[in-house]
Amino acid sequence: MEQTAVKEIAITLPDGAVRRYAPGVTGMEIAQSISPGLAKAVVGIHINGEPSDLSLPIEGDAAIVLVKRESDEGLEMIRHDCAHVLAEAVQTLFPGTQVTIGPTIENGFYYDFARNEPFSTEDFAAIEAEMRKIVERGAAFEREVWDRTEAIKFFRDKGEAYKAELIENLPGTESIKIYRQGAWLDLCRGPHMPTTKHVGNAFKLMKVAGAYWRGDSNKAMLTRIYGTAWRNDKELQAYLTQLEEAEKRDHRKLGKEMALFHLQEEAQGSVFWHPNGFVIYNQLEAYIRRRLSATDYREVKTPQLLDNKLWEASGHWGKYRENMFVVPDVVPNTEEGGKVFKEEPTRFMALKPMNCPAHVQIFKQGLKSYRDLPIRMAEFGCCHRNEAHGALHGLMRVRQMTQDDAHIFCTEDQITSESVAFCDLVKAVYKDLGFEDVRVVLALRPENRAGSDETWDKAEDGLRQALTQAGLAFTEEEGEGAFYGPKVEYHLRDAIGRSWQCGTLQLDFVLPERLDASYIGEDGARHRPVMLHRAVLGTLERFIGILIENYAGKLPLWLAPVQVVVATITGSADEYAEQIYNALKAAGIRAALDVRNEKINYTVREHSLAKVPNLFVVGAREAEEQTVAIRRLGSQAQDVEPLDEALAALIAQAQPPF
RNA sequence: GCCGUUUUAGCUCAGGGGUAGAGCACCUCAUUCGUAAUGAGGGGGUCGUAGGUUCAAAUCCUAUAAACGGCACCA
Repeated sequence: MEQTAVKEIAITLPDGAVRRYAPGVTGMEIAQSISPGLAKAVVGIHINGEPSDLSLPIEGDAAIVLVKRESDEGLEMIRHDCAHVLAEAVQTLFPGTQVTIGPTIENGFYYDFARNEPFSTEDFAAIEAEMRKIVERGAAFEREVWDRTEAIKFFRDKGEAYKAELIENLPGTESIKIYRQGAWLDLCRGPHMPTTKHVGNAFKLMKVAGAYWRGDSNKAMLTRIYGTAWRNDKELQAYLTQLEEAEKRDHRKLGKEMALFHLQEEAQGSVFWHPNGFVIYNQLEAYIRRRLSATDYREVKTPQLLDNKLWEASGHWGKYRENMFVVPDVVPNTEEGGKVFKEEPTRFMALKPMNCPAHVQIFKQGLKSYRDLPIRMAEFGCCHRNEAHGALHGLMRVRQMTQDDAHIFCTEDQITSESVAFCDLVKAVYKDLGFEDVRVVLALRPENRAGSDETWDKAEDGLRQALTQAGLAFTEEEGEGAFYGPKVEYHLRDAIGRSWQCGTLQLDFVLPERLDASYIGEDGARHRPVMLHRAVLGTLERFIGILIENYAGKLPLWLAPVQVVVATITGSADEYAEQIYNALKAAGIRAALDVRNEKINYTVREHSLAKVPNLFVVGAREAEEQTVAIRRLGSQAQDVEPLDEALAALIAQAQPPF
């Protein structure tokens, strides 16, 4: 065997095959050596588990995974690179614009720019055209490592203050990587695809929005451009179609079409429930009431207006005053045209923003023994919060909301069992209501917090254990808990994928202390109870909004505002139809009678569009035979059944799940 | 609250200095019909609000409100 000076390195592929190459071989060269087709398809590489560039020389033995453009990771790279292309296009067309950051997000990417004159969607056509030029040009992404001080100076001199700040804040251990694409360059961690051409054509700019630098409302407002990018045009079109479809499910749109509710200027953020919508509201409330009753909650009702002193004691006045509706406890001036109040009000009441302080007042009536615990106190509490104008959003974010709230007063030893019971309850309820895809977050101790580390350990473990026992997959988020205790959040998604917090479970060691709640323990001494704040739906408003979008308005029968319409084909069947209608009403079914002189096509269309789940159509034949022709929403089929059977079946189907 | 966009009939939208339009809905009449729009006729808007420019403003300018999309916030 001839000894050569050239050493070889061993490259292990995912299937375990080992290939030998000269040191300094690149990922792209490896791909080429395997097959030209692969070299074409590949856009990235993992070297010993680390995502990297195909152009990076590999000097020693390594295990590699080649990333194809068609893979999910490839798609991520397309989006990331597309953000760079966007930034180059913007700086080409709008000199003087500073670049900041441009990450990938679900379905796309965005890039934040600093410019005195903000962009408008009217600029999109020009920017997209420039982007296509850049992609067409196909400049290679070239990676360079720069000296930190030089990099800072470079960007400062260039007038890129934000980039310079980013570099200054990078940890000292991290090298400063620069990626060039032709004449343009950007600070970036990478990795990137081989060239801008790999981005392809399946991208589209979607919207502009303001966004604060570093997400801090005290810092400058930047202009953010959102884009979407896909592997091919078919995927892009599918995504755009899906967005259009999602818009049709928007609860605000359906709420109008189905006459469920409305909102108006004079009561912004507060819902006018119409008869149809209030059926859903009431059904949902009744369902939760049955669930609560079965799990030993007792329902209460507490005042809407409470003296400011109580809010001061609870701590809400200090922390949340700007979001509270405060009512001066003074008789207004009765003179025309004068000031609202003759004298400066000195006493204030506030509309309750939450129910807990009121519940503590009930707890505090009379002496409580450890034998009384846990006390589970529920209220469909109507709360008011003066939410920022920009935060309001249909039913999802309102100023007047009704929570399916409850507080559990218990001992520390009862935390885990109560939490487990609650998690089970949430799981059962969400399943009944059609939600399988729930995002569960365990929010852990924040920097500023009350209570000892020991207490927090216990509380966090209690919640963790509860979630595990309930069989819920969850993620933990450091520092996201409330100052008074950790919390579990249940998030549901709306039609276009926005996530909203619905259910919650929060441990609280502070409020019982502040409001001086106590019980007598086994030892005869006073002890502080722990409070568990919990809501299953969160607020009825938001939950109904999510429900509407989840079902696209086609609510399950037990929640449908109108469960069945009895419609006639000719006037000769009117009497029979009325008889059916009366029977349905008597059985507690929400029925409507339609004996208008209209063609049956018209009638079917109208009620189908109104998303009525069942149509009982009757004509002379049905009247004669004592049958009904059933047409169910979403089906063209006509199911002729004897009246008795149809009635019994509908009554059975209309039963709530609990 | 911040950035951008929007606001015309009950709803969805067109019209961009010369005095307001469509479709659907509504009302009236005719039609009594077998499973997603029967026909004809009619009524309806001081163009978000308040100022300004102009011979003339829905249209141009300024302010303001709300809604929408994000950001920040969400006890």
